[in-house]
Amino acid sequence: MSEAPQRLRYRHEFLRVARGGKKCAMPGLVLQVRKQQILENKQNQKNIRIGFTVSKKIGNSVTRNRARRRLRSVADIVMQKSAASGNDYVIIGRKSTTKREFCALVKDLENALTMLGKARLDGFSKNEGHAK
RNA sequence: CCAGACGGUCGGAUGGCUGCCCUAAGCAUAUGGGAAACCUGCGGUGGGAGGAAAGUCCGGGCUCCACGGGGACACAGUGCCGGGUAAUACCCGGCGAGGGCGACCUCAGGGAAAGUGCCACAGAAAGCAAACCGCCUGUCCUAACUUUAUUAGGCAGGUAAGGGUGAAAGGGUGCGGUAAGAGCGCACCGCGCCAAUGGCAACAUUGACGGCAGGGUAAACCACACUGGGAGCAAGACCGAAUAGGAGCGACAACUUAAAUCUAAUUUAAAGGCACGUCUCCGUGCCGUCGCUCGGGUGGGUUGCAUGAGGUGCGCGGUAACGUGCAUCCCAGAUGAAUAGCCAUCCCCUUGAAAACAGGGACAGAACCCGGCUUACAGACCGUCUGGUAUU
RNA sequence: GCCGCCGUAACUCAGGGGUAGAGUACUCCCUUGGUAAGGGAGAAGUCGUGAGUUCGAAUCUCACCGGCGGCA
Repeated sequence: MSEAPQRLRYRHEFLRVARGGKKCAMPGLVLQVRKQQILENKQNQKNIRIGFTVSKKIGNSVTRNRARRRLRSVADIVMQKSAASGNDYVIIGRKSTTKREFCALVKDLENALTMLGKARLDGFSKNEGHAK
């Protein structure tokens, strides 16, 4: 269990992911992905990093805490097997996060990952095309 | 049984599996991250949100700064009395005023006779009282009238009963009295003042006197009494890249006056400005630009950081708040921030005649720590008391 | 976490105890061949919410609600 994912901690990291990454909205959550910076070490690049964002629009601090905990347990289940290494992920809570069933949240995250995986491949091919 | 008042307790319960945060004994001082400081391993004992954790409205502990010395002023807060407390604007017990049939509740509840201000509109008059409509008197004048009487108007007075305005019009009710009236007199009530008694006191009771003076507003200024230095754990301490800023040295530029030197530059003194709430007396510190050197220090890490005005039980003192003695317990410490997911049984609520099924579980998340206040809150339980109804 | 500031017409703001105002915007009329500008008239307000003080509160006091800013 030593491969517990690192957490994003600072505002600029979140802003970097939100600005330059891909985004996918599902009924229970919103997922953002961006590849990590190349300046980091190789060992660091193996890890995936996850951040959670639950804004004040969702509710008071109790409901915000609850939403973040559910998102974290969902990420614990899903990310280890199906997340691509070397990426930064940001999961954003929505108003339905506290009410939605847990299995549905898991499926939401899996679907978002597959969608963004395809999107990322497409983006890479496009970038290469531009480079050429 | 119904309706209600007050006080207190709880804030869904139990179990299983997979995970999270802190942590004791023990094992390793190796690996990894980092520039460094420092963090990190294995292991798993024990523990893991609240009555309001909230609002940040008060009071403290703790930390740093000012802590030069006064004096005057200012600012802010509190305001019946006594007690409790580390302290309070909190709590307890009394007193007074108001509300309720009652249990009981509410009260920024001192001074308006130190002074100043304000009281719009309406109204005659809104503050050393006054006289609009009225009422009354006249041996005054005019008119009606033969005269008296009477009536109307004017003039000169008296009056504060009645009307009207207003939130408020300078005691209230009744009787006497009078030309009409009036504390003018009397009784009761209110008010003021004096004395006695009771009480630590606020105050209460009684008696005598006064003869109504002193409208309201101090959550208007204010006077009186008391209290208060400022900031806050993003306080502070320690370890530590770069940059900016600081100190020393050198160079340059500017300057109000005086003295020293022929001038410049420099030095000294005074003056000026800024800082310590303001002023004053003294006292202290500082006063532009560029280059070099030095120690310090932000982002980062460690600490502050959880044994405390602590909880629980019993006894004693006290009407109570509370104090005190003994025993016992250790009970969250994160820093993008720890309680989640699934399952089972029970409890409660909703839909419903009932069962089953289904859905749901109030308000709400510690961030240095305590004592209060205020605000939010589904429901459940306990105790004391009041009013009504019924029965005995 | 701590410390401050502000809520008044659709918008920007005055008013700091006595009938709540200004500018822009809106509606109607005049002017013009028509529009703009200009002139005239009008409508639009729980003064953030609730208590209290006062005869009387947008104003004074207290408690809430909402918004904004500062401190590493």
